[in-house]
Amino acid sequence: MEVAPDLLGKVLVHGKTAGRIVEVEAYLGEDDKAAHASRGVTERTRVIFGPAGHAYVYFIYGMYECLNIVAEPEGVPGCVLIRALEPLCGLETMRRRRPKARRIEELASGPGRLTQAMAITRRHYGCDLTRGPITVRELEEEPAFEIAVSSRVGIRECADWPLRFYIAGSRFVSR
DNA sequence: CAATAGATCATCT
DNA sequence: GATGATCTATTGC
Repeated sequence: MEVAPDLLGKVLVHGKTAGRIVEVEAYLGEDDKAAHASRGVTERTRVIFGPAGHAYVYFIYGMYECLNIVAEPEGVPGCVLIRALEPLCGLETMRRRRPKARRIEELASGPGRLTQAMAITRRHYGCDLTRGPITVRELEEEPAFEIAVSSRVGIRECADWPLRFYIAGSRFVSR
């Protein structure tokens, strides 16, 4: 969970589209009842127990998928949910994928939205994010920003744990 | 503007 | 068979 804030400001790249990570949420497992991994290893959650740096993509509510990054070494459950992205490259492509988004801030400001904008699907389940096709890059010049912490959103159990990190003042953070 | 319902299916009980 | 780490459209003040 220590690495969750480090992901802020990094860039997620997939093909011609890229976006800066502005909002994340940490999920631990074990004691974290809200995490998918808390009920032990299953066919769906087995990547979370694997080595860090891999993608955990899951399908939810029949129409949306969410992108996670495994954050703990093999054997230890832990992942980081990417909640919001600031679109950088391939804006036209992203706009085409999400016709409903009128403003740029709406292209990827939400877990389900960013996967649509970046065309991420369950096909990328278990992908190595250091080798592609999806990669996470570090910026040379990271603009200065403040990291804010708050409670998590969209869950019932342990919803008040302070595990949600985002860039303070960013217009691209979800509501 | 705030609240709520509906869409829709993989995964787990 | 129930439920969910969501988003959008619609209804109600």
